[in-house]
Amino acid sequence: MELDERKVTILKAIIKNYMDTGEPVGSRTISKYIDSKWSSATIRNEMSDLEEMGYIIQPHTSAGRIPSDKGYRFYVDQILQEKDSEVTEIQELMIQRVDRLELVLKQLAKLLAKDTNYAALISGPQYHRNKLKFIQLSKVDVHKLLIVTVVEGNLIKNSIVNIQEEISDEELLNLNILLNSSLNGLTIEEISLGVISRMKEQAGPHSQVVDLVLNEVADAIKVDEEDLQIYTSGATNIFKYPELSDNQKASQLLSTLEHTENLQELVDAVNENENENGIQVYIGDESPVKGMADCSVVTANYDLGDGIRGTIGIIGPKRMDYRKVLKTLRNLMTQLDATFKNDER
Amino acid sequence: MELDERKVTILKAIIKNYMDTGEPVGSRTISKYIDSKWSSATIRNEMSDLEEMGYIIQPHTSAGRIPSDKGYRFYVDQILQEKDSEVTEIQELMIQRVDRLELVLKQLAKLLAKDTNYAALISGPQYHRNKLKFIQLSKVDVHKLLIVTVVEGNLIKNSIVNIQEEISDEELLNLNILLNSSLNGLTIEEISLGVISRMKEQAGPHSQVVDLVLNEVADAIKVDEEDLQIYTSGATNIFKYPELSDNQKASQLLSTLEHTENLQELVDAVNENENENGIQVYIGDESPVKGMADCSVVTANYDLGDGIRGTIGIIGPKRMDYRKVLKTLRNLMTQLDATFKNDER
DNA sequence: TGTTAGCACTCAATGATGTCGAGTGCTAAT
DNA sequence: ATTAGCACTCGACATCATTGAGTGCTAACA
Repeated sequence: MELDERKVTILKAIIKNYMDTGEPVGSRTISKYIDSKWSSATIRNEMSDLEEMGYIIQPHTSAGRIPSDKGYRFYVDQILQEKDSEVTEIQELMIQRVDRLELVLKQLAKLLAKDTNYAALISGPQYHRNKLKFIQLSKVDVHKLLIVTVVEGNLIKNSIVNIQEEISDEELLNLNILLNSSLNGLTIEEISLGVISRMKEQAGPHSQVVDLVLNEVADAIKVDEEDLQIYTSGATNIFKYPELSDNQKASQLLSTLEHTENLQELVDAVNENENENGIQVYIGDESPVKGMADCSVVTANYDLGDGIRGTIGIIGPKRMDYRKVLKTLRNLMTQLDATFKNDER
Repeated sequence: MELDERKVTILKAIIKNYMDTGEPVGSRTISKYIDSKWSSATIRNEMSDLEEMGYIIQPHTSAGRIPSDKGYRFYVDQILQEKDSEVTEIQELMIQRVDRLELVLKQLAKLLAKDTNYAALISGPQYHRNKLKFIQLSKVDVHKLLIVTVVEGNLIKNSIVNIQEEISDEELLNLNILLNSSLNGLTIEEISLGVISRMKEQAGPHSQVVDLVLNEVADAIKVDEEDLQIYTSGATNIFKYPELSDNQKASQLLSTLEHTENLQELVDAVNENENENGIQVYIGDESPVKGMADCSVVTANYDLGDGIRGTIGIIGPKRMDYRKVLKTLRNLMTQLDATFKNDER
């Protein structure tokens, strides 16, 4: 069977109607909806065909039809092809003083959730190519040393360690020079035992401090790799959609959202099969995360240069307003790009 | 009327029973529960009295009784008086390498939620007495300066700023000395215009940098005051308690938990009327946050010295296992104390 | 041949009705 | 003062009929 123009019209009408109401839609409704070009009987016939073709589903005999995953997929693919010429302004997205990426991301998630009325998710940046850029030791106290490390992408880490022996200012200066000249520009993998033992030799009496520093360096960089930050917001929005908010499903979905390890999978999956413009739509079972089979997930990848990349996601009911979500996300991406490219952060 | 011994026994029995089952408890149940010292009829009479006195409530005629807020209050006050001699070990609470307070707090919240099966909340530290301890400027790039500030309590902040003019290593060293000698030991309030203009004079050509630094210092310290970090965990645990998990209530409670500004109120309130051992129990309407009228909230204040203080909270149904929660919290406090006092962080 | 009107059929949702049982309050007996 | 007994209440639950939205099929029509 062929998906002729009339079938497409009807399919679209069904999907749009269902998006509004969340209720199965019947033939008469559609007949009225499309200015009665065709009677309900005709629609019925077409709907029967559409069901056979797998685009719509009947929850039970004598109920209207609702779109199937395949139906949504068709609809979304159509939207994805549209060029969005008009750029809606999301003025609120003006990002204030960007000093701490974390804060911005959290606010962004909040904003997205509020804007779309769905749940939003945003992963903190993953840093690839982790080259060490700068190290600084400072004496904060007689027995306390402050270690500051800057990694490519201007990611800063610091920690305070206790030391036994005292170090003079001069010695500290030398150590700083030694550390920077030996380590700068290297990734963790490149900091080999050879490099280390050479440094220790040169550090002389303070080789113990070198050990401490290396620990902290390795630790600082590692931490951010293994437990990626993921922020969610607007999780409770799901209560706005009856088909998601029965106790069973709500509980499952919310707990999926609460445990970041699940979202981690999502972010990973998104990163793997990236498509051209970085935006991806998962409908129902297509989602890489199990607990979201009843939802749709729209994801986008942001890239702020310097190897700072992350993922943004919107999670809502299958009947989510794809057009709006896609537009919002596209918009956000451009804004992010603009802001961060200018700022040079 | 007097709360005689028998009434107390019966009241306790009702509360305990209700805690287990979550269902209204009737006179016969109680009669069996207390080894049939009294018949159900007697119990009925006493229950009638207890209801009149306001300790228990009948949801509807011909249902059993459930404890009222006043009833819970009585029960909790009794527990609060108990000395807890035996110290249960919560081995899992061993805190691993404590490098980032944030992470520890998050994990702590998770642990609490898992342990108690209620929702847990933990506020990041509020820093009182914000004395500046140490400043360090470093050149990361030709036009990029890294500013690291350490505040009393070893709270570290950093940021990277762009500068126009170039600064030589020597000038930077002098600036560092100037900044530290002028600012160390001062609070924000003490950094007056006088101090500032004097510094600028001495900084000579680089007075502009001084401005930048001051901005960052002020900003860094301010940020943590106005938007306090609050972590929650186990919010979905509330679905385990039918009396909280109907759609209406669950939605409200979850959204209250999601919006930190609400929790902020809680933390503030807790800080205001602190009682002797720092642990407090809010039952139902007693809670300072509106959205929690159907729950009980148990809070504790932690104090890690150096002016680092915060709040921990457990949120659960009114019939929560108060004894367990109180024990867990008390335990946690001692552990925190021990860990941080030793580590000197 | 494609479209439409009409009709019988299905089935979830709704509401009325009846039964059951847990629980109470009261009274009279102990 | 305590208890046994009894009538009464009321939510929970099951049953049943009703309703109405929706379908599929067939026959008539353009």
